[in-house]
Amino acid sequence: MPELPEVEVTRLGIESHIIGQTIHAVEVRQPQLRWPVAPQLSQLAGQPIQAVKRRAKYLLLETPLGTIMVHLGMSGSLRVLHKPDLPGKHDHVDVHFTHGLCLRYNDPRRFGSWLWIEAHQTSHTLLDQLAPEPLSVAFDATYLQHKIKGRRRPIKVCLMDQSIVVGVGNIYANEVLFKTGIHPERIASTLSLSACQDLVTQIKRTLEQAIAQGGTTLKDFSQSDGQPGYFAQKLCVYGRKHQPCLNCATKITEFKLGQRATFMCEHCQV
DNA sequence: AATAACACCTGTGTGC
DNA sequence: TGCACACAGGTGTTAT
Repeated sequence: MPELPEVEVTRLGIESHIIGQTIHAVEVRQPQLRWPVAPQLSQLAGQPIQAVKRRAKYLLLETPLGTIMVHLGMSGSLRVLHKPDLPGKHDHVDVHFTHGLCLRYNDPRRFGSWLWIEAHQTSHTLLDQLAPEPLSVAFDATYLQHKIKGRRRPIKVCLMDQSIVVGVGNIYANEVLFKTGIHPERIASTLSLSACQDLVTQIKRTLEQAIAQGGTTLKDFSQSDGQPGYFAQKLCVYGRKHQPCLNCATKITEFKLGQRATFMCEHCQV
């Protein structure tokens, strides 16, 4: 579910509530997520949240003892509760704070994760392999072209490869390729520097707009206050099979590319 | 080394 | 109404 905008919207939503708050207890009802929930989380009583950061699609909750590393997987979401009600079926983790606040993690498909980085550890193997942030200056046309040099895979697959650029998932890959007029199956290495520049520009623009709109809510994503994101109304191709292209009215087509639903305009994307 | 397929899990929608 | 099946925002692992 959550791509970079949804994770960033979540970060923005929880940051002001939990920063400086002291953990009372971490309650784990379902430890079996993508990986077992880190056992260290049960020993965090008394630890204050010093910072709430994001790296790629990971949320990083920093404490003096170490960092909680949360990934939302396909269906995860975090909510801030001022008075926690009874947990629902897929409410797997609660972080209780000393003043009564609760950070609640819900994840029906359980593809998400709650991992732990010791304070003295520099990083984590899952973070080490990650490409630059798409919204950073390091992610530019020269970088992208260099990174896809010699790659024979379709450009859409490359855009979703977290070792090339992080944070772009299936929805935004489809959108960006439409906006740049590039066919999703275009072999990556055949793209010119100019095309790479277009991609970089549109990736940054699209992700920023989506963050500003509160992310994309298709079914179960919600912001940390329970409100949906509104970027779904701005989607040009994703989920619009058989509907008219916003540029030329040609019907949007859908097909599978690397196991993922791919939407495009056959007329506008070459 | 690069690429493709598979795995994890639950809920929902579709077609018979 | 019930059932079988396909599919869903991600990504590490395994196979080719």
